[in-house]
Amino acid sequence: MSFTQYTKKIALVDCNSFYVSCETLFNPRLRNKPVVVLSNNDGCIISRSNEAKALGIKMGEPYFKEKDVIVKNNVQVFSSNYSLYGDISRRVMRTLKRFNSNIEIYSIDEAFLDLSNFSDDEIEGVGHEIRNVVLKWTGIPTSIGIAKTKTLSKVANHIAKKKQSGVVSLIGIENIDPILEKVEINDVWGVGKQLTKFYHQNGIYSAKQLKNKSNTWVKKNSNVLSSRTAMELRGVSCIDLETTNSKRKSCVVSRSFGKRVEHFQELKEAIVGYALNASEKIRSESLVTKSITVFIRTSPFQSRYGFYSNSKTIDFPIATNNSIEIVKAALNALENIFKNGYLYQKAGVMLSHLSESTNNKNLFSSERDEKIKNLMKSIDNTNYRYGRSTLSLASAGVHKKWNSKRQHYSKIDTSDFHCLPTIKATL
DNA sequence: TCTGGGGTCCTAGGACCC
DNA sequence: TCTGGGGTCCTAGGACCC
Repeated sequence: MSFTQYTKKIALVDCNSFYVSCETLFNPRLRNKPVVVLSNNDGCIISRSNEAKALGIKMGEPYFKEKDVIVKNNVQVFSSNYSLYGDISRRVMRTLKRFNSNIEIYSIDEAFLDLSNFSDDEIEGVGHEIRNVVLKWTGIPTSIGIAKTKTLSKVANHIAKKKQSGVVSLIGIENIDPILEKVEINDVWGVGKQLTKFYHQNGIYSAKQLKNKSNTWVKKNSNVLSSRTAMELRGVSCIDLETTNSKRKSCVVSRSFGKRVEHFQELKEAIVGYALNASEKIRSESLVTKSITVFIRTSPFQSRYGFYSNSKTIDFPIATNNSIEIVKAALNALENIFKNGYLYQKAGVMLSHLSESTNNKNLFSSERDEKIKNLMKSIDNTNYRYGRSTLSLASAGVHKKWNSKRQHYSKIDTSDFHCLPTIKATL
């Protein structure tokens, strides 16, 4: 005789090889072939199909280092196409919300779901159901791990990735030590390079060993984050689901250049572009910023040309999201740190101390403020309708010789009307 | 030749105050 | 000229995540 059990259950749904899966969706010929997607500027490999993984192509490896293997094995290569991936991601998340609205969208291809409302007996079946529906409605394959805490659901997901079924539940298992024993410490969520080193020095190599280490030891020799991880491995939930979409605290726009930039004028164009971009982003989320940081640097990999990296932060007297004001400050900062004679590889703009913009007028508000607000609104509307940077500032430049490399772009954009596929019929 | 971009959180240490 | 202890707040940098 047993009671129906309703323990706490958290599912981690993770899209398999997400960027590759998105490209494959619109190009079925890629199925079962080795495929990789590159990071911005065609720099590194950031998504691989199973066939590409089997060839030994590593995650995060620079593209040029794997080029031989890629050419030899006829691996299909794509530059990243974030507006496509973003759109597919929204479809996946919308589908997941049907199962439970208590969902934390953790990244572009991952979400935590609270499934405590399902009984222990039916939970694995629910996992399969979710997986099937997502696949059917969006075409994206997923892996699902279910457990009592976020950290354990990550572990379950890690195991699910290697299984044909794609679903692993740790709910109802009395002793999970034999499972945790096979999980290497560096595969535990929250344990990175430095912590791995530290744990190894202390004889901890598996998730099981960390789980069974005393809390006082972990807290004393590491920090609260590590002790939280250990607790979570024990099944004690310490990291809550963040289901409310809280406002972000900072906004960064930065890019590596397609080719090295030497002159102030070109750097200036880039910085103006990034500042405009960032301003538009925070406006779209009704945020204002208190300070801007501009940074520039040369390549850390080519020291023979001399390494230089610097940044400058400027505070605004009153929090703002006015493009013109932000660009002005950005250029001020850039002039402050620019040095002649270096080959710059990357630059960026960061807006921080973001807060919600209120419509309250203050002592310093004026009619001019209202006009600027309206100007920003019409710029945003125009750019939304006719494509980004239809309206820009002259200082953002037109030629942009420094723009990112994007040689393998698939040119598919499900969120852009102009990219609708055309079918040519011959009669 | 060619090495991504965008976040969050914690902590140590400095500045400042009484 | 000697010179304490404790508190808060802020920031830069590190570590982690995808």
